Amino acid sequence: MKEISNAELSVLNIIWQNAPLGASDVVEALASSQGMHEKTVKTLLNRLVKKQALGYEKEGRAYLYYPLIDQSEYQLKESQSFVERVFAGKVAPLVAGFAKQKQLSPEDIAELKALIDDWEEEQSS
Amino acid sequence: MKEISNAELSVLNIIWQNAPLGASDVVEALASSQGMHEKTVKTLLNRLVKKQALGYEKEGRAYLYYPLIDQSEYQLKESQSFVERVFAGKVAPLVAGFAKQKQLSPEDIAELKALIDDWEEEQSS
DNA sequence: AAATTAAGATTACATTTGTAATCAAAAGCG
DNA sequence: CGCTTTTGATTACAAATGTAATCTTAATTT
Repeated sequence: MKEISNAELSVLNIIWQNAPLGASDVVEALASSQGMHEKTVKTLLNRLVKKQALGYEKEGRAYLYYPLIDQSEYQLKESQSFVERVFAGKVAPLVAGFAKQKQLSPEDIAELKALIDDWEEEQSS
Repeated sequence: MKEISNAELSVLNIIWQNAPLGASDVVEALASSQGMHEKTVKTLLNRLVKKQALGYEKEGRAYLYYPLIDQSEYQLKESQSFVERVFAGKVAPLVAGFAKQKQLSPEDIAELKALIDDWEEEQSS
């Protein structure tokens, strides 16, 4: 699959949240949240279709777009390549950075603890 | 500061590990590890200097390059923007992905536990 | 000293990306 | 039924990126 650019990801994120969506909905969302021009959003939708990241079905004259790739899979693959590139493959230092900046919320901590518990149980079993 | 591209980051990573380095050392490292052509590496070094990510001092006819930006700072900023773009700002789901794929090492877990302990202590104090 | 080599500087070039504008066709309005 | 608006398709275009090749100058080799 072709790479998905940052601008394209903005579009994809909207659609992952509320698929299926008409172009106008995506336009509206990105216009308000990021001041993105309608034409720009249309271009990005087109590119995502070409990259087979989005599919659509006609709803009258307009299209309804839906994702063709799974968000979790995408997130995982991107995370791996990011951690590989930036942290030489080590996850903990990434989290440590957030911790140092005090950007971990109680929810984050709770989730991390749960993860660790699961992991340890997995190990002992 | 201008953005640093992926290819450029490969160069920067080498230099962060062993600064200062001559171009030939970087070339050698990247040629073997990524099959990157000498000319390509030279171009990247140049671009990094132009972007003020690298500085250098002459050592005879050649240059010795050293980083002008701090790796930790870079990592933190990139992490934040990555997590923002891909995970809507939440760190835990990223770690969860690694956990599910069983890509957390005992060291990762140990570090994460230490982070959490620190965080909790910070909170109670 | 002439020829070869090595280092950095400059130039090249296709592709991707961000950001739109223009075009064509269909749908709705007056 | 023409005119306007809307929607997707096509075209545009500069900047960034990956990947080198060429040029210039200084050093090294023979």
